[in-house]
Amino acid sequence: MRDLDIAEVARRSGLPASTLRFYEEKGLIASIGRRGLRRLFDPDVLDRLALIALGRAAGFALEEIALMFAPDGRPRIDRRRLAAKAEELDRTIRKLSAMRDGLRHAAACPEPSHMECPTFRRFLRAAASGAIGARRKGAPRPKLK
Amino acid sequence: MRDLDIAEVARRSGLPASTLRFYEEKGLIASIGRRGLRRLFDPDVLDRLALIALGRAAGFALEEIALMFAPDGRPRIDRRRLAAKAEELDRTIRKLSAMRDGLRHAAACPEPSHMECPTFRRFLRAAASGAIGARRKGAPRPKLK
DNA sequence: ATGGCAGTTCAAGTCGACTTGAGGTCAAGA
DNA sequence: TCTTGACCTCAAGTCGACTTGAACTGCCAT
Repeated sequence: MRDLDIAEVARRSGLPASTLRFYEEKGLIASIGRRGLRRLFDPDVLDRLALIALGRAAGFALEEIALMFAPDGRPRIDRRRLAAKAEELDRTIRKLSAMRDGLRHAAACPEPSHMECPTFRRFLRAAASGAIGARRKGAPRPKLK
Repeated sequence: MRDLDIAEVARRSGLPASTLRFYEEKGLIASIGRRGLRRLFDPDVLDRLALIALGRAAGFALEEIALMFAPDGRPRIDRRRLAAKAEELDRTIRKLSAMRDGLRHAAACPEPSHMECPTFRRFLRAAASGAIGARRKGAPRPKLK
């Protein structure tokens, strides 16, 4: 039998067992049975976890990712959704690029106080007006550890 | 008297009064006095809020931002910190760009199933190996409403 | 002087993605 | 057979940045 126990899936996916249980509870993955109390997983679950990781990295919420699987378990990926997310990412990238440039300038700026630097003050006004705007949620990482 | 009440600060900054109270509690801003129970703010608070907005947009946590003000209230911005954040943003931008390109490809990909697309599968493996990695926390927005 | 309402305090709730803890089960090795 | 320790369940906790609700206060206009 090529079934994996949770520790094996954890090892191969890099995810803690608690996360795997959590994902199962959320319907993102499924175990194919039990040996005693213990979950057994089909090796396919690793592909699925990779897909989930990809989705997370792209900024999809778990709930959104769940919708990307057909009831039969095969990926059912909506191309428009992907394109929309790509657009969203692109907007985020633009904002972050602007911020990065602003930060770099502020870091290099020779003025004694940032408040005296016209460029910095322009950024300030932009931030105040919401033109830059805070980033949206993205996909927060659990921990680095 | 040119002092502002909380509603006025809210109006001019675009932040809800609850947030202003929260920021005060956190030591990010200070009211200059009270009229009865009601806070009065110096108009300077608006600059400070702009600075806070800028910091948030750049991905600093409130706690980090608090450290960027000297006890006298003047900004005390550490250039190395800014440069480091710029680097961090740059790394984030690279990852997001890779994701965006991956998404765009997946959206345009003619394969019947994404699993049959070699490019998609390369992304999958990259995600699984952690080469892409989820985004770190940034500055989550409260709501759009 | 009185009523309304903007303002106040403090505690608790929210959201997402997990983690942690307590207490229980059970398969396999000594 | 007995012990051990990986695995189990279920509830609760965590983190950050706020928001919300209940109960209260007091300035200003009528």
